[in-house]
Amino acid sequence: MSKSSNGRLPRLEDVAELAGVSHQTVSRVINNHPNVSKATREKVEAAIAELGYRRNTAARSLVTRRSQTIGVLASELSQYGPANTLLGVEQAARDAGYFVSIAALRSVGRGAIFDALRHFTDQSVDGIAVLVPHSETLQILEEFNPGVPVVAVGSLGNEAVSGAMVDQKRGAELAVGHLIEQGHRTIGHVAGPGDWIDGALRAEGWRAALKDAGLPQEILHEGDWSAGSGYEIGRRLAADRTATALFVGNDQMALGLLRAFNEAGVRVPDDVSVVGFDDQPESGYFTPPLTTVRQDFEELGRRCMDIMLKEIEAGAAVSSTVVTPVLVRRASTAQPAAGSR
Amino acid sequence: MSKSSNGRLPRLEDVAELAGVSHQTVSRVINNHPNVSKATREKVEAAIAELGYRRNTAARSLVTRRSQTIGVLASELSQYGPANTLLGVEQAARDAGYFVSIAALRSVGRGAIFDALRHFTDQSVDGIAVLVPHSETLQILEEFNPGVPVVAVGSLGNEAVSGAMVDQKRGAELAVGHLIEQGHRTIGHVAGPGDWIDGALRAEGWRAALKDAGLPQEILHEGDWSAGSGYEIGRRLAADRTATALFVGNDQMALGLLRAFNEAGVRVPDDVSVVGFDDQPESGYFTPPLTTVRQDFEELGRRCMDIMLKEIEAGAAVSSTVVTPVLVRRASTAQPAAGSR
DNA sequence: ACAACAATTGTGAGCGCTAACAAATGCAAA
DNA sequence: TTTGCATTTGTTAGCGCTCACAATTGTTGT
Repeated sequence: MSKSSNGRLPRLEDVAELAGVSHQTVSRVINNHPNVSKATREKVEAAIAELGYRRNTAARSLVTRRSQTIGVLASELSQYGPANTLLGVEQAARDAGYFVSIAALRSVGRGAIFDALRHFTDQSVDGIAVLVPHSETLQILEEFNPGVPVVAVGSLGNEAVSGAMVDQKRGAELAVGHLIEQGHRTIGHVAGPGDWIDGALRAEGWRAALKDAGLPQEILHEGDWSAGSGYEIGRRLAADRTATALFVGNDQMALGLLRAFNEAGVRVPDDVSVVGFDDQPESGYFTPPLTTVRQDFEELGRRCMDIMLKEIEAGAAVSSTVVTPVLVRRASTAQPAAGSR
Repeated sequence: MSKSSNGRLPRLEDVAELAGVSHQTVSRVINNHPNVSKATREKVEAAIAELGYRRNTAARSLVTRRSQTIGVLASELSQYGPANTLLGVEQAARDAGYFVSIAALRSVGRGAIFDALRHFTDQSVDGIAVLVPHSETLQILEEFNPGVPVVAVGSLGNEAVSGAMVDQKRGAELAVGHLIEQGHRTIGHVAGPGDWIDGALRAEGWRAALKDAGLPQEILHEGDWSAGSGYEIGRRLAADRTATALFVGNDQMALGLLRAFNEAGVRVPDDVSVVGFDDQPESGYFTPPLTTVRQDFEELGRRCMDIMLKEIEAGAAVSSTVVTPVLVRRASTAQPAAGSR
């Protein structure tokens, strides 16, 4: 940080003096106003470089009431999905020249969400991305009008709030469709928590796909996304072998399931087929390598920022975008054994 | 956001008017200055509540040159370690009443790091946490004096920069010591990239532990932390079975290794023992469940903020802290088969 | 040449807050 | 009462920037 001779950081006035122009002209240069002559602009730029001038963001946002900052409200950041979505949003925001302020929620509730949103409005953020994958989030967001664009990532949004999401139902249909194609007729689901949007939507997609195919939709277990919960459910499933195939809500629970089956001597895919969801980088190295549904979280983040920027810069209306997931076939699925129903 | 009747957000002056005091008295109340009478304080607080007043952070930080914000400079956020350290730092910062601004580096280099640091000084952050696990980082940080405390997470720091790290060498010794105890005499290492601090330190710890025990330190392969690289190395290792045990730089590479061994018919732990590093939540559900070294990333984040806050608030000197890792014994290690050397 | 207009540059005010100082008040001791 | 001192409150200035407007310059057509 270069200091001017008087020990202070240089400000607009100092640059103006050195360049022999008014402070306002300097302001025009740094804000790329069109009506500045080339000669003046060069003089000013030289002075800026010489002094190592940097604009004071506090002063700027005091008067403009904007801060070139996007607030990201996130929860469950230790999970693969939210963490990578954050990454995607952050990258897209920086590419667009915005800073990112983050607030991680420890618990999801009206109070905590309001606090975080207020914190963002205090900072005069230009937009807010909400990465809170719980169903009640959207409702809560509706009640709070921060005066800047809000994009709810992982939901479709509504009239007041934009949305960016992966088509979870489509993903579930992809997974279940694949199993049906293989010849499976009894396909269970290991769901994520019902109060997560994704969890609910995947379960819905599973149910719909089975219904369309005229198959029963009885076998449903709810986990908490963790490998541990997948393991517990896997033990129960190993004991009650009604299903010949399982669609699991995420790859981590699938890993737990695989572990439980392995311990119980249930072979995958010979005895039971398993499909996961997410396609984490490790999923191809499970035993056996996991067939799963890939969601592109970075793309999701980029789309979120696309929408946000359009709202911020072009004053576009609230809208939404959907990212399509893709089935990744690996070794955890196969045709059901001839003997099974 | 409640607006005053004139359509503007309320400011200090509005509160002062309503409470019948001067704006400075209101300022004293919101900053908890001691010399305010109880009666006045209550009047002011009532006015604040009535108007829904919120302090303008831009105005405040314009004059104070502080922003109640911690900048977190991070890279490799898609990795388990950095992501969870970020989480730890964020939580500790919020607990202490600080906001968190984040900059994710796409590539690690002097230019990118300087840009990010300048961005933080532009924002008048009160402190900077650096989560960039590459060896050259510390050097680069030395050259840039942002004028606020800097804590390099994942390194020991130096005279200019504080550090908070997990004792990687100790962790490596824990892992290797465990294998030696089991009776292994030929212990290989699958290292992370040499330009990562952690990767280098773990390799060093592995070498030191073997040297102390008078054992050879020849078998060393370098991966890139990914399960894929672990798999590739695992295939080579399955073909050349010199080592009876492997210490692997992280759990993901260990997963790849396990997969390769499984495919090649090498049994773990019967034929080869494997120890990982990190203890990710999934590691207990690998096939077989992985013996590994646990690092507590959230604790790391907390310690980082402890140091930072002491520097910010008490003007404490640059210092450093070390978190001790713990060995988690599971099923991937056993005594070497009787026949092996 | 001049007026008419566009392009460029400058001036003054004020965003909302805190720091430094000044003034007013309360209360105990002389 | 009066002085002296601590406690509480008020006043003024200014942080560094952008906005709205005013003033100046350059350019063109007649």
